[in-house]
Amino acid sequence: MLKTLDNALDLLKHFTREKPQWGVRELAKEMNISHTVVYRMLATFERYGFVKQEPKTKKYELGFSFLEYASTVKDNLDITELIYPVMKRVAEATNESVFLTWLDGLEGICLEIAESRQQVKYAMSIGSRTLLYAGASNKVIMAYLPASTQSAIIEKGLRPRTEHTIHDKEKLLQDLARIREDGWAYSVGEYTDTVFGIAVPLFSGDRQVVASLTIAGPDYRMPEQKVPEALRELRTAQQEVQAILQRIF
Amino acid sequence: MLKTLDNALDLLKHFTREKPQWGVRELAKEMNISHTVVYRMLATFERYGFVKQEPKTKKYELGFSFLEYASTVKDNLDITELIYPVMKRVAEATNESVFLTWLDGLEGICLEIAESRQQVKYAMSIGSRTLLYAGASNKVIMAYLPASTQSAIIEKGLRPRTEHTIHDKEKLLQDLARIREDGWAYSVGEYTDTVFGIAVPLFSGDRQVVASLTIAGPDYRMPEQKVPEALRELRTAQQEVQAILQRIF
DNA sequence: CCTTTTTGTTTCTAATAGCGAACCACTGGT
DNA sequence: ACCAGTGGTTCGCTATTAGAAACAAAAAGG
Repeated sequence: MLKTLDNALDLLKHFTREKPQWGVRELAKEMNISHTVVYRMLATFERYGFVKQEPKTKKYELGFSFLEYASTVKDNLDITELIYPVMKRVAEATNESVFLTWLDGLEGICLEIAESRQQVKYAMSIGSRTLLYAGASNKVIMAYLPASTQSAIIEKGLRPRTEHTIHDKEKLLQDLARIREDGWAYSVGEYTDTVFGIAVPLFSGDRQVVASLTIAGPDYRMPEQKVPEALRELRTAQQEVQAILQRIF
Repeated sequence: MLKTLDNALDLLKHFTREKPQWGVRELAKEMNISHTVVYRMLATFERYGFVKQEPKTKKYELGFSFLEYASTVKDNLDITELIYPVMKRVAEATNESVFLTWLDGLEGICLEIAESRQQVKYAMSIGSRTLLYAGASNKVIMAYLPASTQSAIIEKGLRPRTEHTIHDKEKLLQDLARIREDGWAYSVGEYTDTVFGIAVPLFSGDRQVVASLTIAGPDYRMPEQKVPEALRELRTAQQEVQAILQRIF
């Protein structure tokens, strides 16, 4: 492990949506290190376009290089390209947005979004990480993970995101067991308030969960009696995507 | 400047669309450094999700963290969000794709794409960098740059991308002068073969070029007599976007 | 099936490269 | 005119890194 690189990558973490701009000394104070070091790291990052300095304020912010790398990442996963058309079709048929959530370690990552015509802005954006114990899109993945992995996730702590998040260990495990029986998940307001989710799992060639496909939107647009129809749509999509996935993995 | 970090960022450059996967020793040979060093860099990157190791092949590839950072980059530039609706409208009116190209140093960067219904795949994807001396979208930016900057771009070399790329210095400067007079640019097959482009410049509050707005597509769909109509559409979009830009910068 | 080669990973020590106090030049507020 | 703040620079001491050699494990080849 390289300490210099480690520090540098740690520095990047401080550039967030909430605080996208940092002065050299300001960031140094935040990180409890010398401003000289911060300056050197930023200067090096800048040569590669990972950060750039606003000429006016002299403050630094993330650079465009991330867009380049992100696009080659998405290219590697040509998955997205193959799956997107299917997602789009479901989005149009149900008039709700469809999400592809990928499993990455003990978290989920939103890899692709097919927006419905009636666009509503979610907290979710491509690349955002999610906790696996809350919300249909995540729980449906967690439900099919080996018990040991489930425990690991639970051990990391079940901090409720909303008042509907299941934060009791036993209740959660029961819920997961039921999801596994049903083969799909339905939740309302667990991850984001007033947002429903209907999700099905996706498996790799060797029967491991790798992702989930989710229909989500404002809860008032999906009363319980409309769920079966949406689920049917999702199920056929699941099979198509599954076929694509088998071919790759 | 930090050498360790410099080396590490240089390493990332080797993960391209064409070669997205690297073994440790393989990459070390390519970079002419010890495989031990490469291993350490990759291991450190992996802790932050910038690369990940495929368990089967043990080879490394770019990780999802880039998606996260890319999304916060795009968030900072809330520009995209404000401009996209306008682009989409033009795309639907003209039935061609619309591109937003941003100026970054001596290069252009494709920041946003509004696809037309009749989707054709381009070499262009969000985040991809372009040379400023070829193609309407780029030349219209270069035309409004100060002469010194233009020279700098020319000095870096005018390597033709297609047989229609202008590679003569004098011819290029003449062309740019004319574009500046007209206030817009039209080109066919300069950047990508058989692809036309109609572009207008976008200025910041202090009258500096910062970007361009472009309609592009297969050349057979845009005979010269159809250009004026497309241009009119683009012009009104230009004014709207300009208004948005003034408000920000 | 055993050998040979090649893989990712670990360990060690010389020597390079990074840290941080003190420094400068500049800006903006008082 | 001042002072407190900024970003950027210098330089010596020291901690960190590079790289040869060794490692286990897994392919490749006979």
